[in-house]
Amino acid sequence: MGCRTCEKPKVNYRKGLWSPEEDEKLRDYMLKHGQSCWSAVPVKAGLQRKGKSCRLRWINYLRPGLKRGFFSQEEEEIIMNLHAKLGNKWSRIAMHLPGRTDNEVKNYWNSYLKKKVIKAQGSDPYGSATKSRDSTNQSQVTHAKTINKISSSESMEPPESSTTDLSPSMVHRMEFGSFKGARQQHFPKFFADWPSVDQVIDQSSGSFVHANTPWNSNNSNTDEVLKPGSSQVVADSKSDLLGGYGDSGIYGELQAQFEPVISQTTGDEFFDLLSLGEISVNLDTNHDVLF
DNA sequence: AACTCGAACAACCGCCTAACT
DNA sequence: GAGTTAGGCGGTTGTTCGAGT
Repeated sequence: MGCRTCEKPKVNYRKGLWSPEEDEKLRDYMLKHGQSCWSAVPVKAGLQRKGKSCRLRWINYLRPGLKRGFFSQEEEEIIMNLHAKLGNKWSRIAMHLPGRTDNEVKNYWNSYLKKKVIKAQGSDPYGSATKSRDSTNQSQVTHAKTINKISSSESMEPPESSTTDLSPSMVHRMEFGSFKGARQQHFPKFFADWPSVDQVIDQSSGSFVHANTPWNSNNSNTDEVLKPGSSQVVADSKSDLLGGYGDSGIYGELQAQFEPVISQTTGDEFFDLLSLGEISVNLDTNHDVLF
């Protein structure tokens, strides 16, 4: 994997949270050039970050197709079952959860599921997923409060008072979807540019469908491509644009959807295409998918 | 109002593996 | 085959928040 083409100057690497500007630069670069040599990305994208950091940011937060927010009960069960079988193989577990990253699964496990399992141990270790979701509900109530608080303003614009009160990182969180609770209902504009996984996966039929998106406007039918659950992992191709999402099947399909457009347009055109608001027209705010 | 504490999660670090010279 | 480097993965830490006192 040695990449001799990646001559990189010594840089004072930035650390910590990513600013919106940095995210924009990285996303812009990735959309135009796709995934290639990570160590070259920060230089070419004009970022003072390590390639590794860029990779992580892209994979965990910026790449298309990411699902954020609450884990469904089904997802919880999948995680618990797979963890029982695989242990802390987060990337492998995440493969079975389209739109989830290993980091997200790991965090969810460490912050919540582990305790739940420990608590349940002695009675019904992993079968407890269908048990009471008390703590979950409590957590969700807490989140719901936050959501209500924020949605009371019922605007994508942050309240004026908060705009001035918020720290840069806070503003960043609200804008980029990591603000606790708020992200459940207020899709950051940034991610709203992307099609929803729910547009791709028909939740009622549980089948993979062609998204009715600008790059697929001729294909608004609901052709089944793959089935939900673990069987979704049907493709094994590595995706360039989607940052290795090929592992998760659905993203191989997504890539297949993207590729014709990518090949027909320049990077700028592709970028502009994705910025069209109509992509998110059908976005159901109950769906916790951010694009 | 101020402080403390636990939860949540973003990001970094270190190790391992694979690709390349 | 050995050395180097990038990418991937899992563990851990740091930051920020809301809730409780």
